[in-house]
Amino acid sequence: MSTTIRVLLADDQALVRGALAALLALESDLEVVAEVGRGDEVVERARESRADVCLLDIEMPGADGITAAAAVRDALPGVRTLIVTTFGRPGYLRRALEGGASGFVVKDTPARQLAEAVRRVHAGLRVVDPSLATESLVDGANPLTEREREVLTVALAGGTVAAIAAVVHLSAGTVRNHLSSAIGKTGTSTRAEAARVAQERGWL
Amino acid sequence: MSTTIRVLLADDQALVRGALAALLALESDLEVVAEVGRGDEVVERARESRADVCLLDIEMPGADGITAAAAVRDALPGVRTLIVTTFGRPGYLRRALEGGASGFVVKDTPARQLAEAVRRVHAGLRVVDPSLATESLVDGANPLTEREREVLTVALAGGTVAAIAAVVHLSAGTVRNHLSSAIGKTGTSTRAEAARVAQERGWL
DNA sequence: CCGCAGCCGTGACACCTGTCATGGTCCGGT
DNA sequence: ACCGGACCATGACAGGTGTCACGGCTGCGG
Repeated sequence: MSTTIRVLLADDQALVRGALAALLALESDLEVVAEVGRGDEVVERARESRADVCLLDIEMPGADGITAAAAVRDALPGVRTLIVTTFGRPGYLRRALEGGASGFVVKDTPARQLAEAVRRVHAGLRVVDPSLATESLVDGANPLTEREREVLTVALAGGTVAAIAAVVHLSAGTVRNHLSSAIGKTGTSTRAEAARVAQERGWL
Repeated sequence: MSTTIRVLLADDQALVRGALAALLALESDLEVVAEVGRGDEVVERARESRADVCLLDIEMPGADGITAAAAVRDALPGVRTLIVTTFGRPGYLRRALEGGASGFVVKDTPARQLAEAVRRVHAGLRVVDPSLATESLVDGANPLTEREREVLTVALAGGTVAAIAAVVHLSAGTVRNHLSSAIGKTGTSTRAEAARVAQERGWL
């Protein structure tokens, strides 16, 4: 048991990564032992740097923070993960916790609280931003079915039904049915709106 | 002429704001004298804190970084502004420089270079991320007309033509004409796609 | 076995969209 | 005065879109 907590930083923006490192360096009991810019390098670097806690952003190339957290849980059981992201997407929170993350913090929180969150996570506690916890319960689970998610994700690009159908290897009519169902579940009236709403709620 | 450069930080995410402050505090010749979370508070706080350089994020409530930079130029002629944002949108760069910003840096750049950029801007030089400069010249100016921009911005939400027409106080037919024109200029085939592309290029 | 839910597909229908032609107004430049 | 360009509007048309009804398929639990 070392007296300092070894932290791994994962964020695709080098500037924020360096800035967070500078911020955590102010705390005497924390030590940033690795910095990563891609989600698929987290496990490897966490192992070789013997990190205790992984600070993961959600938006990253290679693999997003949620799948990275799941990978860490499977490969390195003793290591805790703390998701830190830009805005509170309820679906993200739910999936993150199911995927094995120990904490979920928004970038809106005061800087001082980050170090405290790291300590709590390292102690084995769950840290969840209170502003998100309630919001997440209100929205509940993702009502979208697997295919609806897939179709909606492609629909985000904005192409026509025929284009979507070609990508997902389905009939154009079936795509329209899935889209119609998704539109109903999101309470919208066009597929562009449905895709946007679903994206906002973290249903994709 | 004080020996230290007085810096104002503007970013809506408290965590990055604090982290950037910690990062800049490592430099002995820089001093963070103010932190702001909204774009419309920049001028006021810059004046009362007698800042030399304003570090502005683009996405902020109240007013975005570009209009904030323009406001600073008009109200406080001696103060330099440096835009720092997530990803390089060519249109943003152009508008930022036209609006009076002295520099444009991406959050992807190494952390060490930020302090150097602040010094350069303070010295009266223009700092532009080299990866964006070329890209910006390739794309050229924004081909969209004023109304097309307005209509496309509303179309981003994904509503129907009638809904858009109601918001911008135009006839539904006129809205369709503007959308059609924008679709042509973006080389797309649906308004959702056009809105997405225009957004990516910073044309909105 | 049966019912049920999710998935895939077809067909039909009303409506919305994207495109084009046409015509009008209001500028700013020649 | 003339022209060009941006703006607004209307009408018409082909094609895309959203909705619904229907059928068939699979897998799961009663």
